[in-house]
Amino acid sequence: MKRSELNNQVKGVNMPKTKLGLAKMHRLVEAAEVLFTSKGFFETSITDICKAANTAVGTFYIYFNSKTDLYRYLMEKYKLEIRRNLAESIAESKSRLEAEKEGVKCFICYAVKNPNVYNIIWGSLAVEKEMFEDYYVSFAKSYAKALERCGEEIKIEDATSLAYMLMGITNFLGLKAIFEQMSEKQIDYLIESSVLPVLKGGAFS
Amino acid sequence: MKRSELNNQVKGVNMPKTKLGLAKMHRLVEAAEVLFTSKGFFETSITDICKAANTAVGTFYIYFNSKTDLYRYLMEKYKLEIRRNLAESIAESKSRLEAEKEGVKCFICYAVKNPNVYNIIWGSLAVEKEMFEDYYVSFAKSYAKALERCGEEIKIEDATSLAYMLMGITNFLGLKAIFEQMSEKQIDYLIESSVLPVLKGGAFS
DNA sequence: TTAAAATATGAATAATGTTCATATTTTCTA
DNA sequence: TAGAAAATATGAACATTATTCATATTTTAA
Repeated sequence: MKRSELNNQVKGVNMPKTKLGLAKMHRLVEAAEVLFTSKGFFETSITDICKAANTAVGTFYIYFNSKTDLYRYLMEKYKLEIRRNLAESIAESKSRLEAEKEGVKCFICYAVKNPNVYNIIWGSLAVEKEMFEDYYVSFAKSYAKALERCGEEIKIEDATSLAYMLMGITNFLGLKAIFEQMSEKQIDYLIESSVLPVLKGGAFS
Repeated sequence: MKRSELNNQVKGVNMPKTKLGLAKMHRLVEAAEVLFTSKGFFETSITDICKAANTAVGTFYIYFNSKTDLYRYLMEKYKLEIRRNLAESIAESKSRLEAEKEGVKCFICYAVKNPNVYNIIWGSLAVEKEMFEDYYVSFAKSYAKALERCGEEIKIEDATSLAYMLMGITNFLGLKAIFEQMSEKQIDYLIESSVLPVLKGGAFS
């Protein structure tokens, strides 16, 4: 993650201006990620986070105006990470279908390695639902634009609706993969045997 | 909602045994729903809920062992409500595809009328992620069983994977419908022009 | 070198979740 | 119907946790 990407952009988050500060902030963020994943956002106290990061509580508030703002920061972090991964994964694709295949695989693999993305992104509905809506409205917009650029290859009129359906398929298979702790091989098989058939020919006769 | 359905089944929730108690509990639950929707779970205090329900805080703890347990109760309530609605909506269907169509429509309409279902169900990831996993693992199981019973009509081998994909499509279109505050007509059109084409013939050529 | 800016600290304060002793109402039974 | 038992209601007291702030230390830049 390039520092500039998250610099001064997130509401309620004050980016450090020295290496020392950056290191401290990182430790806080990492501790929070671990604790949120194991205990949940509500059960994790700022004291918990600070203890785990070897930091005084006062320091926490230098970088984050509130616990919710730390949440916002994590959300932004995942958003950038996911988008960058996806962009990379589909860069070489020869067709939109191939891009979809690579994108689905990339996302599901990422999800299995970082199951807390769901905790954070979907969990935002219980923290501040505007965060959630912003996230998906903006994601769907980009996705729909990319689909529109492919014209002929797509059989559905409304690119935005298709974008939501594809996000739905990907996200829910990501859930399944997490629940079942799928390996990369299993994910490949899932895509070949279920995703591609549906995308190419539908599910019902 | 029949009282018996939620009687003594939810962990951390003590169902009242008189009309008086039932009425009080209902007021608390309704107040919580309204506040969770407008302010979010995290920002809503028990004092807020009790004020809105004209109740002393002590009374809250007669029915709910904790704020998280009230959350659990709401989740269970929506689960039963959604399943009952879905079961009703597909009862008359002549084919699985028709059942899917009715089910999708039923869910999306319900979502638009009750946008807080997402706040509660997905938001559970930030409250107690086991609640979330239980919810979807159990839902997917039922769904997959229903799909398996249809044999021929289904072109995908793994019914469970298909169940997750269908849940994904439905849930994400439900999101879109909420974001755009779709009318029933718009939902019908969405299903005819996007969902059915994908389910019958796929999205990419 | 030195002032200014950035960072670190934890005790103090404020807000909120939870408990509990006590009072009231309802239900059940003799 | 009377009276005991069970259920429900109450809000002050307590415990935990989010947040603030005055003060100290470290880093930056002139």
